[in-house]
Amino acid sequence: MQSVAATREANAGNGLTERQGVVLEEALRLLVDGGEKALTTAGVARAANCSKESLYKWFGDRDGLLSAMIGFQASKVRTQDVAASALDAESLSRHLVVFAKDLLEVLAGDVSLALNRLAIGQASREGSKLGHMLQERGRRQIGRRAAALLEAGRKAGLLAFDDADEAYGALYGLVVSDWHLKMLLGEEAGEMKKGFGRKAEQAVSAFLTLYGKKV
Amino acid sequence: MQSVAATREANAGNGLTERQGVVLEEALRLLVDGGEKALTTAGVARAANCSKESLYKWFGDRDGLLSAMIGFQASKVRTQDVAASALDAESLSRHLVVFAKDLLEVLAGDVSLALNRLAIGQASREGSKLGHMLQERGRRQIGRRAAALLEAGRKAGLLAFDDADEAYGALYGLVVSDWHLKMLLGEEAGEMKKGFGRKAEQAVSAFLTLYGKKV
DNA sequence: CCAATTCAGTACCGTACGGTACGGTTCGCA
DNA sequence: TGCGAACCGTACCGTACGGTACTGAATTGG
Repeated sequence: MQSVAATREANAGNGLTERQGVVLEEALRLLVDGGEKALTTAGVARAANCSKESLYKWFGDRDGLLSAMIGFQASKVRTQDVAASALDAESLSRHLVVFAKDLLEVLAGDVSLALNRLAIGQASREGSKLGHMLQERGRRQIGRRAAALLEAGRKAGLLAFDDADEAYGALYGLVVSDWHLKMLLGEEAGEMKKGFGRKAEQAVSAFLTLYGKKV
Repeated sequence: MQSVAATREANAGNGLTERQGVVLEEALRLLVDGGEKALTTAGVARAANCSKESLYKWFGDRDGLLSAMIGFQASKVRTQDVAASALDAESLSRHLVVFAKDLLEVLAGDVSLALNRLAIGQASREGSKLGHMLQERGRRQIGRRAAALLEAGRKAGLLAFDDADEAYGALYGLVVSDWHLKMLLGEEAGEMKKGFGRKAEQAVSAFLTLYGKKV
């Protein structure tokens, strides 16, 4: 559940009125609850108490609505950069664990899963526009946060790697493994979530074994 | 492209006639080419030169057809267990690299991507039956192959791990990272494939750093 | 107080799909 | 040769969806 403030914030950069934001919120709820099949124009109009005509005026067509939903949701996720000050081995590890847990929880989120399912389902036909959008506006954000963290670790002499992308890929893989796919395929996420903490710590420990500078 | 022999083999364990196998083959081709939207009963019937009535008689309904497609494809993938004889550090590493490359190539395969997209798209509604099926009949297979390899490595004193699942998870994550998701989202797989070899070697090297027994 | 705009609600249209029914044909078998 | 099963091709039905058009109410600006 997002706050009203977050919603209002999200509208700012997108040229969306508050009303349109509410409509997108409702559309996301429909998508989360019932999948792409449940996301019909009539359904959105009914759920949001607006007319289909308004939907088409605002978003053009159904694809425009989907794009707007992705952009809307992405604009709500703000990744705060941690200050790179005073990094020692202990705090780096802690930051990495926090990042790993955040990553797992984001990927396991209702809306994230629903949007990824939507984009994947759409990927086969026509350029996979939604896929690129999700990649660019969703993953890029969290990737930047990780890159900053890794770079800070290297600057502080705590990490050793040549290729930051390679190191990030290893971290991502160790943290996520095949959990994301399993959740996308419908595995109940409820029981998984409690293992996130342990999983994050194990992954970070392994990552530091690989890329931590030997003292 | 599968051989006719492989197709005939696949029918054996599933109670499928050869004709039905051909139909499923054609259905898979439609799915690969055009995504779920292109997989209509009329389309399958036309492509396979059979009647819709026969489709419903053989597979019950559309979901039955989807299930049959997954089962059919899964039954075509045979994972040969490598003999665990004469494992040394060199051959273990080589086997792991081969496994990693195979894994990447399977995941990047047309049919695999299409079926995963199909199951993911279906996952939101109704128990995610297809997702479980894909998980059970597809991933379980390759997981067993990996487990056998890892166990052999441990028996030979070359690997050290307590939890085999954890070790496999690390290997999988290091090998696949987020490539699978990127491909599912529609990233062009063509340019990626040439990097599989290097990627596999890097991942195995990292894995051995984590779980290889120190001599 | 009046015109202009916006929008909800609904009715409507064309299309496409899932599923069923039926006529005609082939093939195996007695 | 006659019979029945399987099956192809097609026509058909009900439904649901994307998209459009219209109407009446609310709001806004002068």
